[in-house]
Amino acid sequence: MAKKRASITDLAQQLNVSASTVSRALSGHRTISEATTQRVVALAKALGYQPNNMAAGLRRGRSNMLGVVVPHIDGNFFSQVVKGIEAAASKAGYHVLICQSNESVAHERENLETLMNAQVDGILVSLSRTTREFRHFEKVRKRDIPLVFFDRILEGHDVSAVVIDDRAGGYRATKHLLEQGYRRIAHFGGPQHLNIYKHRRQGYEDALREHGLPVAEELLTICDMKMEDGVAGMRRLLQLPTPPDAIFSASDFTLVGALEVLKEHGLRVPEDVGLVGFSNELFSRLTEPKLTSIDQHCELMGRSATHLLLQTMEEQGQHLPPRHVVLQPNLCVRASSLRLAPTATARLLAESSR
Amino acid sequence: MAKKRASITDLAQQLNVSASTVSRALSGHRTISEATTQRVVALAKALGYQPNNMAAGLRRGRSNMLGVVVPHIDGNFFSQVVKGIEAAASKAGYHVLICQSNESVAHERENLETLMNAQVDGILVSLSRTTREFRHFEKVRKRDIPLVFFDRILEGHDVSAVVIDDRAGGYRATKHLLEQGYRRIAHFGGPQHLNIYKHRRQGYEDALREHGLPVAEELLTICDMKMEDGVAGMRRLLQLPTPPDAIFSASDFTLVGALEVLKEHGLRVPEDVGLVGFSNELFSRLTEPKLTSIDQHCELMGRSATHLLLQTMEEQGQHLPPRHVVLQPNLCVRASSLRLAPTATARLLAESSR
DNA sequence: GCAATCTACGCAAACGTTTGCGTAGTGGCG
DNA sequence: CGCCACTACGCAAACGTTTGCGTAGATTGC
Repeated sequence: MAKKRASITDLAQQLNVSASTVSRALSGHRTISEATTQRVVALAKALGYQPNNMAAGLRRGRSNMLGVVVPHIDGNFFSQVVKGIEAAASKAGYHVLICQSNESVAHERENLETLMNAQVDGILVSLSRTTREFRHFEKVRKRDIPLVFFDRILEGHDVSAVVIDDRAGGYRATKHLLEQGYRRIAHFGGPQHLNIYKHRRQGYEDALREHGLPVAEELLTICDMKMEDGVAGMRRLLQLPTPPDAIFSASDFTLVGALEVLKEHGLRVPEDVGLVGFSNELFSRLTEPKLTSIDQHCELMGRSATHLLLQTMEEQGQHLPPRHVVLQPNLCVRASSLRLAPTATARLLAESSR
Repeated sequence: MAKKRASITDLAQQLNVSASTVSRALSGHRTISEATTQRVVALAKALGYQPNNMAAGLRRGRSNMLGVVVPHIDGNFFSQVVKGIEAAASKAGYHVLICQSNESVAHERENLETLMNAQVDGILVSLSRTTREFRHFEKVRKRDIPLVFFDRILEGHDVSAVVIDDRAGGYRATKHLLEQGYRRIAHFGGPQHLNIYKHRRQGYEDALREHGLPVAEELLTICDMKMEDGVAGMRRLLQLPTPPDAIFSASDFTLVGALEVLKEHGLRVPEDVGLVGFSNELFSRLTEPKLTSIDQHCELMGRSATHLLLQTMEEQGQHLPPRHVVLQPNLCVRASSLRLAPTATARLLAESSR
């Protein structure tokens, strides 16, 4: 209210030049003489001039803001991704508006409205778990707002996206268990309409088949990937005539529940049952034993998605075909899946610890 | 690029009224007749009109955006707080820009610049761990941008803030341990220039004194509250002539480290050593045994802080004295601190579980 | 019947930038 | 000297809203 912030015209008056000259000087236009540029810059610094983004945005037709819709930001994955997004965006001179859908389509829809209302220049989305259709995104596309998905996407729609190779992740995880001598490997999977869970399961099945092992229906648990789902799932598995000797879970969360049940039943991990999870959550290093998990280098995903979005924004109007970026996940081997000889174990642990 | 979005003047032309009339009709001015208002609203809906926030912001001198600076958004606490902030802000028609300082003053300073550059109308801050001075905030105040701190604040500065009663939290935690019969209670504390850690420690000391127990220097560990600090701290404590029989930690993280060390040494929790943490992190329910912790109802804090900020913004210019809101924390009793009779234990657990 | 009040709307300026176009002044070239 | 190109800058419009003020026309009061 009190202090009027210095505007470009204030600078202009004090320097006896026009506003246009100041504007051009500040943006480093070469048609402005070296001398004037320096005078302008000096005064700008002296007065603590800060350009008014809204005015600039209004004039140029863009806001320099990017919108992000994620299911939630607690947990390791998305908060890291967001960090990557912020880093890349801010380097390109963009601000970031973050919305949480709380795994609800309804919220997701609202978030999109919010972001469009805020005049963002582009939107990054990772779908909520309950999103099965594309309608609310059509509106975004109709407005020609560039859109890039990451991690959780709806397949079969023509949109750019950054994903990790979930199939490879599932494959490596399962293969690792097989190499450790586990043979009856169960799988906890998430909602199969989501690409990530479907692919992780595919990788799991591919690895089994490659080793000539059957894919047993009874060893498959499709759930919501909560900790409690892991409890329930593990209980069921233990009641099977032949319980599994290992689990590859598409999330670390279920694994914590499963681990609890195993302990209740006096089963040892990794000796009796091997465990491999997905996402490399923070707490995966805190359980006893520590959980082997698939790391997705989340920050890189955030950066990649942002770069793809910025690129798409530049190519606006050309309507190029959507692009897909696929990142390779990493297996982080920890105690929960290691029952080979101690020497080999020690070596592996040393390699991948942290 | 392609579709030009409908503007207020487009509506005006199609309805043969002036832009001002449309503007007023949309904002529900009573000087506009019922009939015109309805026609305007109808057409607006038909054309999918969305007001241009930047233009409005430019004219009205505000952006309808709030800025938030937090140390990080991983972990339970801040992500929950942010959720509360978003809820309250969006209800009041504001968008939220989130910045992470990564516990670094330098970043914090940059974040503030970023937010001021983005023309936010108000700023919410929780200080980074390394912030010991106030200089970079003076700039914000000079621009008369309303500022509200939450949780981590610098004391002795005239600013509005929302905090929890950390002293009470520390007091209740320690008292609970005393009630469970523990007598030699150690404390893991964070950097004492931060209000939260200082107060938690005060509560701890108050409880001890109240029970006529000494506050032993050797039982005090001031550290950065990382998991590894808990490991180191616990190791040191176990080498004391008389090791403690319980720990009240100002963070759940250190406790996980401590727990690991205790297990290494074959000590049982809660039988040999009782543990109470702070923040009620997600993983506190995942350890074995589950950790008793102080819950801060984070979302409420986010909402309160936002309300306080919005209120401050309304009272701009009146320069009222800063206000402080103090929230009461909750003790969540779990297995790590319960060594009383099973019946009592069961009752307590049932009450506070989940 | 006329002033006063009220209703419902229009005019135009303003917010701070950006940018296409125009133009003084300068220097070079034939 | 005339012409052209070039440099360095100014003019003014435009972006889409909001809002103080002005004003037709209708209504009321006396």
